[in-house]
Amino acid sequence: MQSEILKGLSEAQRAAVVNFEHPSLIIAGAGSGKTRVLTSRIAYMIEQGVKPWQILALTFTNKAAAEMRERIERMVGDGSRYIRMGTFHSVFSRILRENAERIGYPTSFTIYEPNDVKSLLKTIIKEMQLPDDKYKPNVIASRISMAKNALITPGAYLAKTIYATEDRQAQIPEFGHIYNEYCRRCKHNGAMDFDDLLLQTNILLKDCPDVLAKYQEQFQYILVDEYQDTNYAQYIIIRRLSQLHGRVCVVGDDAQSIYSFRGAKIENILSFRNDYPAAQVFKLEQNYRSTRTIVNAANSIIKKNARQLEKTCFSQGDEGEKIRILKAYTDREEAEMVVGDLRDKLRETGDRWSEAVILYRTNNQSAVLEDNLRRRGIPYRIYKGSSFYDHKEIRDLMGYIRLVINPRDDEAFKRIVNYPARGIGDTTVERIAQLAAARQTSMWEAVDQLIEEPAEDAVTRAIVRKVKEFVGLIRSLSLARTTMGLYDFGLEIANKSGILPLYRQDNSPENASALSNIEELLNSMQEFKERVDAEIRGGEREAEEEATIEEWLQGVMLMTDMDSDDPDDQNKVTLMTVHSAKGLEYKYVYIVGLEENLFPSMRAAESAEGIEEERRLFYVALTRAKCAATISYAEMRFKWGNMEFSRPSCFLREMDPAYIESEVDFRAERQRPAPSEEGVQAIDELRRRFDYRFQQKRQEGASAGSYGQRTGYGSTYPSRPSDGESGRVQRFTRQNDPYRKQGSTSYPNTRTQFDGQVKSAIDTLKGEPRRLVRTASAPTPSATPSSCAFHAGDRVEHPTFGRGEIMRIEQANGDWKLVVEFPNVGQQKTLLAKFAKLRKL
DNA sequence: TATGATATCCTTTTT
DNA sequence: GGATATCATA
Repeated sequence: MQSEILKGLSEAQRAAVVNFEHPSLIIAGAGSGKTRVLTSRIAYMIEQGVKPWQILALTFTNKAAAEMRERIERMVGDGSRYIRMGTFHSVFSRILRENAERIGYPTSFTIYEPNDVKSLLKTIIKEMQLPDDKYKPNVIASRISMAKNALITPGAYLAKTIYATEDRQAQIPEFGHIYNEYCRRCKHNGAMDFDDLLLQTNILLKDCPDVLAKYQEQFQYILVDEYQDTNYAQYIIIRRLSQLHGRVCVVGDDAQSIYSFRGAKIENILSFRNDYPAAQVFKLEQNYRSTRTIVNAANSIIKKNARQLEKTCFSQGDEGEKIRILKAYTDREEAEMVVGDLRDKLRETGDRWSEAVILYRTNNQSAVLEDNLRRRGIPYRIYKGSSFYDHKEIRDLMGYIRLVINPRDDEAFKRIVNYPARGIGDTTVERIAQLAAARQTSMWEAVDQLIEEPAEDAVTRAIVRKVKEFVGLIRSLSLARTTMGLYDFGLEIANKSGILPLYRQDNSPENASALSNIEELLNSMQEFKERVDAEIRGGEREAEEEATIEEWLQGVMLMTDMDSDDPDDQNKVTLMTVHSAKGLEYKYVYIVGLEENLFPSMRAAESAEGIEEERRLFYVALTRAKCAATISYAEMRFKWGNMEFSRPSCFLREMDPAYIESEVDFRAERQRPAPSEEGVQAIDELRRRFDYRFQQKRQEGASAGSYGQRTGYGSTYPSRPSDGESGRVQRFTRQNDPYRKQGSTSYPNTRTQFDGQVKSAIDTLKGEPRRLVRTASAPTPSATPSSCAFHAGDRVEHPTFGRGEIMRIEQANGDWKLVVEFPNVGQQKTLLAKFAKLRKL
């Protein structure tokens, strides 16, 4: 009799499900039913007699893990609970906790979130007296992360000269020592960062053969979802665990590998067959999601990539409509067009708002779209992968909990010792830190010693009293932990710490949201306790393994906002980055900002691999669409407060024209020269005039209530003309409007006029740029790009850096970059001619 | 020690 | 432009 599980599966899917005794590579094209195959495979294994606890299933998100568990439970029932299934980080943090002492960590180790990492790095950089303009915590943190993901320990790092060379070139020669000190401190504080959860797991499995053997024995079957996104550390963990039996099943799509910037190695999936020569390969090539047009168009793009696994994705669905390409003059107009089109589309089809998504490359593109949606009264939601601890109140509360669990957690200590304010100022904290450093102890222990010491003067006595109060507070919370239930304990902390009272003081909207976050945090404690109690009743847990705050904290640290689906978000248009869209599907997909230097991004354009990854990203975006995809680009857009020209993305040209319907010729524009200084200035000028005019109108119209609500453009166009004389940026006011003084009458005062001017400006630029410059050039004579007032070798004086010599001059972005050496400062500075107040000597 | 002014950063970000 | 961090100041 055939298993129920196999019913309704295609030939290819079924093969991938039933052959579970060998290493398997399941190449799952977009929309090919990947999750279904993976869950069916696990369910089938259980049905065939594999014990659930012998199965290890790893995912990248909690959400994916939860969804899989749910689906498996529907197929095989309760047994699914015993499957070890979760994210890499959560599964291995649990294993680490069970074995922490073997690698020199306390069982109660806490997890440093990115803020703690940054803060600790800042401290170290300061202590080592390194210049913080070169040693940026973010840069250092990401380099450390890369090293850990590549399993390069500080020792190994310092031993290799190649890294030292790299660091010298990057002007961070001390990086290796920072890395070393960082790791030492983390360990000393009994803390691991996210990357440690993988690195330390590797160390554990390498250094403790008995532990490795135990888990090798336990996990007879290992399944990995989204294998194309695994990094080296994850790859090695999988190799180690599967070394004996080799029963590894990886599922993924190399065409959707988009996380290399976080250390993911597409090579892992590309060379799986070399790593596991006995591997069977299953290809899921039929797309059940999208129209033929979408799938074929996506194929036509991805085939430009050199490195990929061979496969032919196809759809047997409708042909569907062609992909449309919209062109706008500005980012604002792009939003207008896209949202307008989206609204028309849904009106026409009668579909709900939630069937549509707008995808962009970078988060800051969402602002204009939001603006437009809001104005039209269209419900939308922005899907942003923020962490729980992105909320300050959560971070603070967690600080208390962390310190109680692990008093060595210095980052937690620093965060809460004076929050809410209790008169323990920076100098006191600094002193505690120094005491701790001198005695090689944690700050918590140092504080103990501080209050033992006799206080000489009144000021010290007052401080000691305050510190004593704090110590008493933490001690009493520590005691409460042993006597109270999980939820009560959480509430006790929220109250006694003063955080809850703080937010209860008044009911501003921000406070209300903070309170609801705190409430959510406390609720999650209760939920956790109930779940564990149920497990004890069900016999999955021993009675003495009650829910502990450690266990709860561990889970919550690895949680993101995205994991909880908000029911309020029904029937809304979704806005998100392409990255966040992976794995999701929508009937109507809008992809905006298909421009060079945006999508593909500027950084990516520097390397062939970079472009390939962007191409995969575009592939991901396109294949989210079930029915129709619309792509847009703008000729210019705001970037960092400046208007910048852009050219249509090369990806538009790469798409097979057979699947495109477009009224604009995005191909011909390849010929247009790169935006010139003149062009940028001219547009800036127009923009400014328009903006000024608009402000005036709004001021007048505010009382009359007659200001263009319907189109409502221009409210946030920047008005930031730079004054060539002083080099200072000034706010634009009636008084200093140069055009007012000149008696100019050509303010555009409607959107149409404005766009008309912009259009003619662009057309003029294409033909003869010079004329426009003369008519509309800004009054900044110093910014003439063809010549620079300074020359290499000139001696100059700077108001803060003193005297120096110009070493180099480079043309840059409408100005001149001067590399100047200042002997007084002892280093080179790169200055912009327009802004630096340099005086020729 | 709280607050307003100024410097600084700015792709993507599953944990 | 804009959010956030750091700084100066009373």
